[in-house]
Amino acid sequence: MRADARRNYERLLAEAKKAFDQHGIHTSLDDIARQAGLGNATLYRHFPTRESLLETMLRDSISELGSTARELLATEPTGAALATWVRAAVAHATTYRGLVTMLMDSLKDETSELNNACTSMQSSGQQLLERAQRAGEVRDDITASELFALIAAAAWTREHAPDEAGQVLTVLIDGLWPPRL
Amino acid sequence: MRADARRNYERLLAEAKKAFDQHGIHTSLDDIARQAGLGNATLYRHFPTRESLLETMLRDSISELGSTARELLATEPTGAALATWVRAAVAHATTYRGLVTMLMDSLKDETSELNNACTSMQSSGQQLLERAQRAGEVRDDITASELFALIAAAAWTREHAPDEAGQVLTVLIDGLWPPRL
DNA sequence: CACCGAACCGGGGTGTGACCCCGTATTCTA
DNA sequence: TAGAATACGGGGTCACACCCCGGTTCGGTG
Repeated sequence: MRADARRNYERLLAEAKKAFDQHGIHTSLDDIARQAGLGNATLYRHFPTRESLLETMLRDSISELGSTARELLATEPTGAALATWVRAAVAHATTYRGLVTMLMDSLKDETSELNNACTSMQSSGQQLLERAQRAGEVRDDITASELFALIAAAAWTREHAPDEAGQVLTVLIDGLWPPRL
Repeated sequence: MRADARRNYERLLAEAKKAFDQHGIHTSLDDIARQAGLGNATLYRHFPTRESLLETMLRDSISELGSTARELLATEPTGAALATWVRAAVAHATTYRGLVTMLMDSLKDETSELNNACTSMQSSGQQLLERAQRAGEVRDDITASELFALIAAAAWTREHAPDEAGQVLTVLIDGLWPPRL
């Protein structure tokens, strides 16, 4: 990669982060390029789609979520481990306004650059979920993809109803316990 | 209202319904007008915003949801009444793709034409919720607006992860029961 | 160190959608 | 049936996503 290309790439990522933080993931891409002092074509050359830009920005924290899952699996008791990881996952999915929706949609879209990010997140949780189910602490009629949907629902609530989101997450986690007869 | 105006108004509503059914609430407004054989200005004159168009289209079914709540309150046992109404509310909020999000956002936006629709939906559920809480069938650390957020979360899931939505709603409803010690 | 090809860049171009403006057409009333 | 009130149409602006291509910069080579 040529030195100028690398420099511009970094600048774009930095500006994109600012813009997404402030305006959510639907911010104008042309604006990001403008703020970086570059033409929009440069942005589109490095990141052909909005998804590919996001994928790059999220790659680190996604894999971190994977490591967290592995650590929790090794060190924490079953129930607490799952709950902790779910909260971390919700926090991750609310990194930028609008992100959850895009993540959820890319899960069904093989062609999306974010598809891998989603499936890897989903399988990170799977280990924790299955262990908790074997221990009888979590109802066993739940699959990994349903757990992911629950996390997404909580994240979406945090975006659109922040005041109610805490309680929603609580209800949702309590619902994970095996149902009473 | 002049006869031609009334006729066009009806046509617009009919086309809007088709378009929203097919493409969700973010369909092109100009297209709706075109399909109705009218200029876009006519549409904007009758419905200055997308929200006002939706408000008109939803008014009937919203008030129907209110009557349903009153009926259930009179005829059904506490727990079942709440559960039934929640399912009806979720169904209503998924009438068109994208609707839940707009409803949720208008709840915090006094100026939105949909604001009334939301608050009225919320208070329809409140009676049922409080009765179930008095009967000890539902945890009492839940407010009406939190119930509304739960319904919205379920509706959003139905839009973005239809396969998982059923189970998510189940988990969510089970979480409404008073938590175990 | 000057050259050259490959890699990279910028800004203007197209298409689409929201929303407005104003000259023209239609409807109601008397 | 005429004139006033009301309503209509379609072209115009603006903002954004995304593409295209002539020009520029880099960095390896003789």
